[in-house]
Amino acid sequence: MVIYNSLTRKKEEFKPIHPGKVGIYACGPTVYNFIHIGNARPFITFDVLRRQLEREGYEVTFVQNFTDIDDKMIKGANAEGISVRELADRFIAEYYTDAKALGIRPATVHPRATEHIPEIIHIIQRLIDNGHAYVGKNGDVYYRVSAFPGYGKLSGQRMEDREVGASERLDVETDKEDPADFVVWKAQKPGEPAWESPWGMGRPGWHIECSAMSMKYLGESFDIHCGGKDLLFPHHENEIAQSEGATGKPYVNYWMHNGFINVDNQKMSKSLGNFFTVRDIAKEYDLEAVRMFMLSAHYRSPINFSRDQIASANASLQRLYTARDQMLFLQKNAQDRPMDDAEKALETRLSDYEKKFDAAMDDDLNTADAIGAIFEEVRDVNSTLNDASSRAAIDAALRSFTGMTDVLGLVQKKPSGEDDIPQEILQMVEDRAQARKEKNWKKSDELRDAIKAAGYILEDTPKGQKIRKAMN
RNA sequence: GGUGCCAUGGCCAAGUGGUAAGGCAAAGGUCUGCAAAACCUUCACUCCCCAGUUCAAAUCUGGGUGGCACCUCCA
Repeated sequence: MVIYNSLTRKKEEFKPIHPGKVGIYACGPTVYNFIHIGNARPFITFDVLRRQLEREGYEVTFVQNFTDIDDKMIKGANAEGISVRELADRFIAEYYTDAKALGIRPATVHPRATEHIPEIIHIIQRLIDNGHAYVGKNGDVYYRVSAFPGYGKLSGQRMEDREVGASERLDVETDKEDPADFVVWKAQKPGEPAWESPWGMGRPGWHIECSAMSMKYLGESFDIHCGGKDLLFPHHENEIAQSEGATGKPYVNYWMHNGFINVDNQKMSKSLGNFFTVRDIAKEYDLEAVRMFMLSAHYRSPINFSRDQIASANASLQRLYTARDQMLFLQKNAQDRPMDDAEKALETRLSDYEKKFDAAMDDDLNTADAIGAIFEEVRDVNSTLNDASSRAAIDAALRSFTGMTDVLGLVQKKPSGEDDIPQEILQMVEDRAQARKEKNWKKSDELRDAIKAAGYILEDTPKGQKIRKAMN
């Protein structure tokens, strides 16, 4: 697998530290609110990365944290008059709800920052001991950027070129040795949650959490670290500084960063107020359409969000569902005989589509190209298979199709069997069949419209009428 | 000021030297009682502009124009 590595700024062949195993750390949400669809992009992207690596036979340890203590958490908890812990618990639960609907599998481990305070303190102590951090007068602990020569290697930011902006001015109150130094431990302020530490009561800085939790579960050096592009600086740069400053070992071999989701070509962000939560979109669309939308472009490109785009993605998804359901339907009535020549030719083509798919996925997760291969296969299968096809051919097509869609986490809903259809709808279908037999077209049309209005789609198939639930 | 990214048909989008995937939308057709689905056909002699390199460029180089992001919490 080839991965574009933000650290080296080029595509590289992926080589795991431990043969056959991959350790991945993905920066997770700060759980002070519902996730918005911009948050959803990395979760979906790197869920696909994990699935593809597993398809290639790797044993993947996937760690995604919850940031459950920081300024936003404290502010949010105060606003609602609940504890930080309660706020965190609530939105962690909401995260899982949204993630499931988006087809995102739970990580191997979902560590919470507040449950790793000892690990965080341990790293800070190591940094202080070896001169990479120092304690300020009021009990804040700062990272000493000047003591880490590699600072800036990820972001390409040289300290002297940085814009002298708000942050420096705001920092005049602190007792940092250098404006570039950043806080790894914040001394407690009145009313804030705090933990005991060798430097007094306080709480961890944001960057140190990820260093501590990633190394705890993946080791001091691990394979892949991912997150949104905006985390490159300062978050990931600081993680490298902290981790390598503490251990003296390379922290991460491959850094992957996804591009943004824009609205009207502008970054979606809470501060601009132009964001959509996943929960909002779920009211209008099946969230699998959101997943389709995200995967229809390369993960590093910016994409523009709009309802039209989601609707378009939903329409393409429907094509895949229809294709799958048709294959399942044919499978039930398939002929038990060996494949004929035309079917053998199809089998060869199936394997070609899969090769194209895998090559695309292998090339830095080119999901857009990979999806193209699936659609090519769908058209081929639709025009080749029919109710006279052999079971072997239908099975092969279905296997090939689901093999690819499973990697993308698409077309994951079970086919709507008759079990899922309410009895009254089934009765209407039956009544309609009867009406048609009696040539009672008026009644037939009325029933057809009623079925449609109830959210179900009637389809003619080679074997008769079929009913299924409409997706949207 | 520093750093980086992008510009492909009505919309989205892949394609990084060999003659423009795929999806959505649209139009015509086959099938069909109507519809739905499916299939067939049509839909970029052209990839922001200009110059250059090359037998060959959407793809490389230089210049220009336009757009975006990071350098501050942010996926």
